[in-house]
Amino acid sequence: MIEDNNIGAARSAQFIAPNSPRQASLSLPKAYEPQAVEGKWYRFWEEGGYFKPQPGATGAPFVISMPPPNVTGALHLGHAITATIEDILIRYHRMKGDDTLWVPGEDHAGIATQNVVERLLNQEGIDRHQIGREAFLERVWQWVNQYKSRIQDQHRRLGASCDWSRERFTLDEGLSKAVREVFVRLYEEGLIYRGERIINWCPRCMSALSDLEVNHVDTPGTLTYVCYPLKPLAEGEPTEYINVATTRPETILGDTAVAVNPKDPRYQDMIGRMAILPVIGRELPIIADEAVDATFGTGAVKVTPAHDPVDFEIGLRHDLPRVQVIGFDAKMTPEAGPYAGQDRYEARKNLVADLARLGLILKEEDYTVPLGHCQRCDTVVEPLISKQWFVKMMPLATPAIGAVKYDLLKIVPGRFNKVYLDWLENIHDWCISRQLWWGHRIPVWYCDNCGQMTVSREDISACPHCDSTAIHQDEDVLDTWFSSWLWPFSTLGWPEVTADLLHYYPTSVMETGYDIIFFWVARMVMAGIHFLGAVPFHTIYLHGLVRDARGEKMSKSKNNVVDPLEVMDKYGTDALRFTLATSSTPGNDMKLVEDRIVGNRNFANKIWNASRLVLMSTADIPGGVPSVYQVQPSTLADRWILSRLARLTNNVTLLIEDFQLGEAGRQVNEFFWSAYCDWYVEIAKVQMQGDDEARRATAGILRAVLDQSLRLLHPFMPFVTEEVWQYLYRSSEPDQGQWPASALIIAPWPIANLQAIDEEAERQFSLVQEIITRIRDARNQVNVEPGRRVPVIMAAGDQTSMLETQAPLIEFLARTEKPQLHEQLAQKPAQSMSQLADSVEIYLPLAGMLDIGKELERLDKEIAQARQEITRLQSKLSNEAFVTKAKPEVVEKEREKLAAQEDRVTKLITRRAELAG
RNA sequence: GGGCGACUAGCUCAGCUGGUCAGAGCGGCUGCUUUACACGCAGUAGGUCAGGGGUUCGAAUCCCUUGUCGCCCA
Repeated sequence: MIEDNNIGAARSAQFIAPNSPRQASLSLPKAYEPQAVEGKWYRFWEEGGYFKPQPGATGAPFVISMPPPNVTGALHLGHAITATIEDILIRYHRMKGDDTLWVPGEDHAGIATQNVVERLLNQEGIDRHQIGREAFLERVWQWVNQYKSRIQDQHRRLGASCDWSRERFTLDEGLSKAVREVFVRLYEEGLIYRGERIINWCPRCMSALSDLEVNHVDTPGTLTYVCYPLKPLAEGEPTEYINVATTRPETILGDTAVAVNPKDPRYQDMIGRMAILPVIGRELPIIADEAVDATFGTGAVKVTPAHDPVDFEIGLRHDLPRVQVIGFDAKMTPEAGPYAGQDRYEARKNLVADLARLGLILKEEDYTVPLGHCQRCDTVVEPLISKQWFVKMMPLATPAIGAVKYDLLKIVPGRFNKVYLDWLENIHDWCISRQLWWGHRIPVWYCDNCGQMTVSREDISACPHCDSTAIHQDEDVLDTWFSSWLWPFSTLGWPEVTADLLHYYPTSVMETGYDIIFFWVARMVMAGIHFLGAVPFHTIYLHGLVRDARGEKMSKSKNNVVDPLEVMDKYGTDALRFTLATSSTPGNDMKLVEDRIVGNRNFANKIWNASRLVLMSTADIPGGVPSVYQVQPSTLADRWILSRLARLTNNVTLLIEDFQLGEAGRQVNEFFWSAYCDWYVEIAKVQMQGDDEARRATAGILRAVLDQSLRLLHPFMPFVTEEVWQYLYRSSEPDQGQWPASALIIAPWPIANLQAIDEEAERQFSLVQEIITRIRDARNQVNVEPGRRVPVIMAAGDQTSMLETQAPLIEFLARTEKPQLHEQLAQKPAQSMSQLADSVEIYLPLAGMLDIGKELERLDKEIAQARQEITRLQSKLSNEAFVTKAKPEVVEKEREKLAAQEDRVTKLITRRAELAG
């Protein structure tokens, strides 16, 4: 046994009801009560050290770094699905005996958090600049500490079995050190540079953003055609014009050229001439540049190098001046002349009006404009020239491309390969500086004396170039993603070479939503390869987004956010988890429908009650909980359930390994409810009426199958399964030393007993099921009172002796008298309801209850159906091509089906004739 | 403009490498205080798998195409 767990095992006593096990099992409440169960087990696991890597684990390391939630608020369903899927994988591997580690943590979320706290301050009437950087950061830390613990508690509610002793925060000392190390290294390698570029500027956040932090929204706008007069070639000539089209007329004020495509025949003779900027009067050269799309507007475009990324490039090529007319506050600068000080949109309106007055507006067209919005505050961003820090991405992207191309990294589902590769192959440099206070301060110092810049791992107090102490650190902080892209290794201690880093890197699976494949996943791959020389994980598993019942994305503004805590309060954590795990397939979005959660709450209750029955009905039987390898099946039902369980175990294991968690969960659900509860447990009631040996054998199988089902289900529904499992063992095995584990959470994952797969038993049992169902159907059709036992006569052919042994089941489950079984019936029972189960004829003599007309009608319908099926099979089998080309076993199967249907029709027709007299 | 996904019973969704695949849950209908469970039990009715074309002996499943909805990138 594992050391850590002995603590847990000892502690477990206090969580179990104080009554003796047998009494306890009898006094279990009728319905499962999640509230009474979840908290105690989470504490038990956590305090017992079960979430830490188990020192005795013999398997390979299995490691997940939890995507760190932002500390801006509460967890939502996206986090819930992340935690659920990861916890399923983690619990599965832990039970498998792997050296399992799940590292939790939170993200400082620079802009988002700063915004939230700023808003708080604003409510108090305070501007952050009033209180200063230091005091502001203190306020942020207060906020963060509060929300960090809230997020931790929410993850605990979800049952996340992560190792809290290894929890990290992106602004921790260690992670900050990693960030500095990375910054300095990339700088030294020439992969970080500072430069003036066009960047996306959010005038509300007052910060630069990366390309990814801008959401483009197609917005109805106007395409305005403006006439620019040309400077006359000679005095007194009539004024010529060149017409340009723009969606942003206010930037006209910053134009420094007009450009046309060099191949555009319309403008050949204008290239090289000068246009006059209306209102301002600036002279603009007419230049030729390949970047101009001749099909857009008039084919001639205004060039505003200070306010447009494409124009910026054109400006570089043609050495154009940059005139900034819109400021960082989105108001017009003094360069905007008469419009200085006006808001950008106000200036647009005024300028267009003025141009119209001058007769320089040619026309205005409706036009859809892709407008960039700040991801965090939704303000329309402004492309502006600014001096910022950038990471040169191409050298980092190339190996990350290779990792996927050469299968070092598998993405599930595979279609995201293309998304990942397309982005990396067209990557742009990454603007990493942010004009914020909350975040990792850029480790660069500028000397006011010699003007030199110093990039350093350690804080410096004097300029290393001139020894002056007149230095100041860069005011800005780094993009939050600049710390999260290091997450898989910074959380393990990097840049220190720690035992964890050596042992647990690379991690195993990166599980997250597909919406952050660029922001985070691709960047982590780049960082992992660059700084550690190895991909940070072998598999990327991407889940879909959780939407509301109408299929819309949940958002606070739409007021359609479902709070996972409320769902858990109402239905229990297991119900929510099972719903999230089984409602979709990898990579696809899911609509969260309440009915489905209800159904899974019911499933938890079903587990509870089935277990209650097993405990009650086997309470007086010793022998503990045998494994499926120890039990001896003595009846057909025994063989059948063990066979089904073996198949199930095999399937579920393969499906989880293949990340098909939803299908895995559905299969266990189906097995447990429809096979174990609906059939085996009911049959066990019959078997438990036998002698001691039969009782012991049945109790053993009831327990073994329950035990194994609980193990298979535990990753999905950890709470109810642990609760029930503990009761199961306590009530049947008082000596905990005999238990396979101190708790289900570390009980060994079942290995399918493939020897138990028994096709004959499955075939025979399904005939018994069919017979029982047919009898029940017949009873229903003629409205036999539910309690009344009916006589039943069967002609069962070669199944007769098999069915003799199963007669008690039929009696009990179909409420019949002792069935009379014959191989053949010379004389069919008169006045009886008849049914066919496969080839077995069933007769229920129900004199007086039978409506001959209705019965004939039913038979006719069945005959018609069977004949249709025969026709279909005959035509298939008479098809030469099918018989020769299809696999022999497929053909054989079809032949068997045909024979069975023919037999059926014969019997039905005979029966009809008898009945019609 | 480029790409991706979805379209299967009234609703929400499964259906992996083409041959019992036409399924589940909810809802509907009929009947149940069957000593675990009405958060339940038994039975039952619902679909030309968005439309069209193709490949194949055989397609919900592969290919092409059209439509509707949604998403991503530019």
